[in-house]
Amino acid sequence: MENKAIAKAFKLCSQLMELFNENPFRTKAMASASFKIDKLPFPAVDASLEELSEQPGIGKSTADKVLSLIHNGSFPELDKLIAKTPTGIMEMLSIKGLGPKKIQIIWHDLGIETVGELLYACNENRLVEAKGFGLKTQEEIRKAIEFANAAQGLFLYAKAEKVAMPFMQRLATTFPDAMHTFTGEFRRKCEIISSVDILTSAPIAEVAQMLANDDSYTLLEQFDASIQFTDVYAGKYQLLFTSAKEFAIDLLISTGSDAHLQQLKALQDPLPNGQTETEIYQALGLKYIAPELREGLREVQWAKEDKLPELINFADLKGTLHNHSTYSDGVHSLAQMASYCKDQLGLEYLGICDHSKTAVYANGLSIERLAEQWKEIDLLNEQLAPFKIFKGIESDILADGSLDYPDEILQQFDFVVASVHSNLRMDEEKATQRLIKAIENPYTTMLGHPTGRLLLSRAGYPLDFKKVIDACAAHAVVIEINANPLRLDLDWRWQQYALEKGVILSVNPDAHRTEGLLDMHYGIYAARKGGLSAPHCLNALTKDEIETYFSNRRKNNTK
DNA sequence: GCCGTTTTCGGCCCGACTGTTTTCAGTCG
Repeated sequence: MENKAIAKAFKLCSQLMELFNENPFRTKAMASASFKIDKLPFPAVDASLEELSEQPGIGKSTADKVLSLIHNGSFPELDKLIAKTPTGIMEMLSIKGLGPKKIQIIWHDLGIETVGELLYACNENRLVEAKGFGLKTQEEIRKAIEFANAAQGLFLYAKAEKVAMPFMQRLATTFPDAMHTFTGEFRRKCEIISSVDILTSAPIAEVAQMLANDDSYTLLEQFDASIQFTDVYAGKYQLLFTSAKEFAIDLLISTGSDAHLQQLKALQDPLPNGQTETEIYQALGLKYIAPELREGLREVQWAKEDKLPELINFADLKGTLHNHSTYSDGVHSLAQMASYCKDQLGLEYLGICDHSKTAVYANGLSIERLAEQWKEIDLLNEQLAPFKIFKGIESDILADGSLDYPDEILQQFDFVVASVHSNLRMDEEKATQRLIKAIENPYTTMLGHPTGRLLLSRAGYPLDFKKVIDACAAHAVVIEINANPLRLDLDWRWQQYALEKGVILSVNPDAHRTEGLLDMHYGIYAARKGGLSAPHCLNALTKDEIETYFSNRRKNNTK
């Protein structure tokens, strides 16, 4: 069991305790244990009871519960709480804007026990009657439920990948003579997946038998040439069966989006067959189009004119910018983050961007603590040379669009990532103006996660993307592709516009621990979907090049 | 429930923002 899952269980426990009005200090202790476990720099499964209870915020009682979670999947107190909570009430806890206190009122005063009933009550204007609720709250809750409903049955790419890879492995081992490959949304590296699609030339009857013999799979539907099933994680799969002869054309047809296929069919219908996808594209008079691009934007036109971008690869990245350390809310120290980059990833540099002072919840850096961090960076840079740590900051964009430190501090950073973390519910005009003001700040090097969205969990604030991107172009501000699989923000659908305007993009992991740096893989997928090539990616610059880039930017500031 | 003593129990307690109030409670990052 991973620390994240353990932390989640404690969070749930604390929410349920609050829901049932248990001792607020015990409730709080539970919430703080959740927070602490999430931030442990080692896996809890490897720790002993003593080691766990030595951690600040974790006592003997909590350590016992952690061990129980690891060995039994739960602990008695949590089980009891869950047993007396209707499932609908549990579901409400995961809806943004609803906490234990509001749910208490919904449950006890309004007698509502399911999310469906709650949505109905919003539509009937019945929530406004409840104490502490008004029109705006009702509307926010209605929107949040609709967002959650739309997310039903969908998975983050990263989550789908976790179950898809072992299944593919198994298929390949069981049917070594057949061809198998991912296709559909998964092969296109879509940020959100409705089903993991696999094309195979294995015999359908035998594959069906393999699935039927394994309890961990549940058959949904079987047709002549396809099987749909789910696994224990509720991940949905679609197996498409074909012959070796038709493999290439079926791969091409099952990979592309509807819009992409329509554009191909406009060239020739029905599509020609071939030995490989490259051959088929050639027969259509096109260059080979990478699966990530097959979304029906402009790739077919590009392929016709031989203007397809040379898509960026993970290996093109020379460094990483926008990362956290224990100076704010990261799990690993500066030194740990740096040596991971240097030794494990073979990178030339690390940009450290801990949170700025306004982000109190994330232990944001006061000016005094900044000085401390800079001293340590200087020391590490001596020890690790030629590897370099760049002094950055993730500066909060305040409500009015200004940055978080006075100019004399801002000018001392190598680079500044400006991001919004609070006040997320602005309308489009205000939110756009706020970002533009931050972009116009001469010390802003880069705009962090532009919309603040959390995929399948929270919509971003609305933005006039054209205006924001145009402002970045005008002020030579880089836009981040936040590589966290929950964000992938800037969205790939807007990257082409940014690239046309000459905006440089940066694939940033926003890592809060060493393993988080690997999220850059997801960022690369999103960047490839957007058509990014290495020359337009900031962290594909070598250390020397980016040093020059930063110093030129700073010279321009002082003019 | 955790911590730090006052060694056996009492004190703990993000803060900004928002929407609801008419002085504050709930939620979030």
